[in-house]
Amino acid sequence: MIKDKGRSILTESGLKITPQRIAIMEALLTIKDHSTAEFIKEYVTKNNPNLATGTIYNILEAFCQKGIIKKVKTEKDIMRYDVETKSHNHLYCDECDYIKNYFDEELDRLLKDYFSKKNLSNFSIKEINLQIVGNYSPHKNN
Amino acid sequence: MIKDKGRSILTESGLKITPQRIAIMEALLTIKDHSTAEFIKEYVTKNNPNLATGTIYNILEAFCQKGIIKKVKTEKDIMRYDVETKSHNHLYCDECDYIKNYFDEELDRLLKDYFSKKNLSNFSIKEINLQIVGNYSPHKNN
DNA sequence: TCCTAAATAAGAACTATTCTTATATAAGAA
DNA sequence: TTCTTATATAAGAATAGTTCTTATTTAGGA
Ligand SMILES: [Mn+2]
Ligand SMILES: [Mn+2]
Ligand SMILES: [Zn+2]
Ligand SMILES: [Zn+2]
Repeated sequence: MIKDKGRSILTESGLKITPQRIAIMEALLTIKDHSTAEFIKEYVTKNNPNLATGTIYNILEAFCQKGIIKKVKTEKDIMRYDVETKSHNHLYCDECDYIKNYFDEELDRLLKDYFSKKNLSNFSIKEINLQIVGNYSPHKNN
Repeated sequence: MIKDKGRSILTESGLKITPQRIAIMEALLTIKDHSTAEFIKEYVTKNNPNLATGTIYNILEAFCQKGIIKKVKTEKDIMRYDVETKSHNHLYCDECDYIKNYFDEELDRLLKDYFSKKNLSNFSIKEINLQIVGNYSPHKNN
């Protein structure tokens, strides 16, 4: 059950287990996609009508700190949150706000090898984000 | 002279030549780095104290439309503007807000070849942004 | 059960950016 | 050159996603 999965992720993280955190964890795991705080709020307030907006941001920030989720920048000024933990990059559609996951180990290896070979002076790489911007034909909301 | 260069870029673009646009063009070419609207405002209001904030955003947007400059996303919610037209990627320092240009034709070719080989279904690539996040030792402001 | 550091609710505050509207002006036409 | 008008600008209000403040609640250890 998805609620149990969320709860165990919380336990492993060492965060206090609260109804609000369980609800948001459940929302993230159910929605899967790159949710906005606003969308998560709509989802969780069905069952938790008093869950405050600030609490949602606090909790999402706490999850990020623990590495449970990651922030994803968008073209607009809206933060999105990614619950996918496997290494991947993103296809950004420039006609709508849809962001599709792009998994490819070959690409990951290619970049990793490239930069270990290059050895940038005075810069230690922690993360490489590849944004593939273009047009994704079968939109989500068609 | 840098003002003449700015003026000729404006002429080529087909935009009306106004003192405000010349001033911002000059600021962009002088500052070079990935300026914020705020920083550009500080720069231009030395000589043009009445230049309105909204005008700066309007003009920067117009320059983007014409392809004179490009928007660069940052970790914070502040837009930055890039006057560098040669193809390049960015090194993001996660300790400060410094963004360094990274030019490498080999990398560009590598990615171009990779994606033309892959041929993503239902997605036409317009642009690939590689964000290299890490720690850049000799900070600008040390 | 009790205690307390941590979490939450509610809503005000913040801030980069956008919008509105009256005024000014660049640049083509006459 | 002067006239014309579509376009650009100044000033400041409005917006919106996010953060902050503070009183209250609560999870989880003692
Ligand atoms: Mn993702
Ligand atoms: Mn750049
Ligand atoms: Zn789309
Ligand atoms: Zn730095």
